[in-house]
Amino acid sequence: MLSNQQIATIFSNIADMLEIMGESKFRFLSYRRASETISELPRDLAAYVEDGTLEEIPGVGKAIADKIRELLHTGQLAYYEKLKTQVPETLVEVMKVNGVGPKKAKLFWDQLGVTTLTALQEAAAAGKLRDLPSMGAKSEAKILESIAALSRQTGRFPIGRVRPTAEAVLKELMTVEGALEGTLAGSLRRGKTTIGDVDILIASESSAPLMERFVNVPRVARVLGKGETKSSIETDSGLQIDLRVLKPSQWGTALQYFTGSKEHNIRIRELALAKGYSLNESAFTPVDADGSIIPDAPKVTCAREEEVYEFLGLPWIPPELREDSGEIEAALQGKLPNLITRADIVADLHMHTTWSDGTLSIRGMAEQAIQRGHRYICITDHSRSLGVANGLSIERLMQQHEEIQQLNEEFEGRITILHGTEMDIKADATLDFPDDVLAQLDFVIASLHVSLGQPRAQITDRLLAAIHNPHVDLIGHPSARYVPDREPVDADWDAVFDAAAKTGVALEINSNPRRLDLDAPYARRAIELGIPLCINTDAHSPTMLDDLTYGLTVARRGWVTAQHVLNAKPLPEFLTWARARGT
DNA sequence: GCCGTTTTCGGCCCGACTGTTTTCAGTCG
Repeated sequence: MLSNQQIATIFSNIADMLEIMGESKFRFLSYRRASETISELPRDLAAYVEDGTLEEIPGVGKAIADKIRELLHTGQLAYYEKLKTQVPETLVEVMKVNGVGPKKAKLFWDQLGVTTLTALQEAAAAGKLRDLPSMGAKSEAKILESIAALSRQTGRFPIGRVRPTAEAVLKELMTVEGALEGTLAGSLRRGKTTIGDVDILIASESSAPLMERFVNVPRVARVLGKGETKSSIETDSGLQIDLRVLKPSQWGTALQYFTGSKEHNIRIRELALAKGYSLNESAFTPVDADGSIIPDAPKVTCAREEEVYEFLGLPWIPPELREDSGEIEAALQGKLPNLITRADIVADLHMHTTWSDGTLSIRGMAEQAIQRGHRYICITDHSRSLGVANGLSIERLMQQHEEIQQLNEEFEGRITILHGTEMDIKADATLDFPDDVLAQLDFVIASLHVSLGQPRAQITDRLLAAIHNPHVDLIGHPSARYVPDREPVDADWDAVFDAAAKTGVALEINSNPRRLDLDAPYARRAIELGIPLCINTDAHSPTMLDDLTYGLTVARRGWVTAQHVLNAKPLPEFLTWARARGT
């Protein structure tokens, strides 16, 4: 059975191949849109086929739905196979080279027979590209450099690696004389899990000093472009950063525009057109019925982003929601969710100490949690079978219980320490502690750590076994993925979520930037099914307690509000919930 | 190829930068 990701890749390839063939742009854009939507879906495509809701997925009409069904049933697509006889599929890779689009790819193929990245590299190295029409020595050198850059990096970067770098660059630029206002925009502002490149916006009346400083910040490996309003650099780790400098009077429209997403902005501009305005990054411009600019009609500029939405009759939409996944409709109906914030979080229910593989004592973690404003925490060290992490035997677990009781007396209510465990769901689907031990704990997390490559049926059985145990309160990092280097486990998520909804077991949004698990589309599906969530840090050291911000970002992208989240509840309310379980 | 409080046909967002031109096409976001 093909995965959503595999099918998304096929549609993306089809889009690229149609574009190379010079097909109508609306046709190939449809495939690209479908590809993007499919790769973000929280359920397997097969589940939509079963429900008969395939064509309710935005961007999936009859033709693409038919192709999805064919792919799921036969594992192949006749249309795609036929296309491959007309355009070499490997040209899709060639198009990934910076500066090479569909036209150039076709040019190299037609004129030189180049169909692969390697062939392109050889042709460029041999100086064969420079004599082609509209090419020159400069373009040839740029292509060679881009191919080298491609092999250095692996595509998108995890947000946890990008955000600190981006914030440092922004901070440095804001020290330049004349920098009035500055922010990170693009996918970073929207909080995506992985970031393709960084967009920095700065409002200033004079751009030259900013551009000059920008191309000389530390760790610049290459300057990709330098203009009056936009410059681009690549850092030594292969991350691209774009800086745009704009007039303060246009700050609102520009911030809205460069925050994206592209899909959200297309909808916003359609709304503007319906009101008789063309919208770009600098203003609303009055246009007539066929879209031509009306001469001498006054433009509307927005210094604040809220004004852009206000002008269209919308409330301000939080950046995390701007993916054209229902937020425009919700805004029009006044039904935007009141997204969870840091201020709503009063507890952290997943952390480790020196009892297992953490770096700090229980007392130390509690003090750190107090500094961060938490009212209660739960100590959840690993269980006995996880030897590599110094997992606790039943005896040590009981000793830990005593230490926690003593500490609670000592802290005199400044914080409440609950006793829990992060218990392994073992490879044979049994749990690492017996029920009578679990019954003595305040809070039980069950997690997958081993045998993650098992087939779908086994992984699903393990998750279901944990969910159906009455003492288990939370499934920790449910998919066990690492961003970007370990795929999620293969499970029947429909079955897992249904079971969680029926039993009332909570699911975790793990804030560790390597995990971010559940991811946002799954979190959104969880709350739609009424499944409680927990946003935890899984901290193994005090600084990791600050990763909460990443988990909150995921939650906000998943439309999560405070009422969906267990660790946003006051302690008595949380205890009522926890004690109602396990019976 | 998708989609519909104008539409089942005829629409489908916008501009900067680059390198090659000698006024613009291609690429990118």
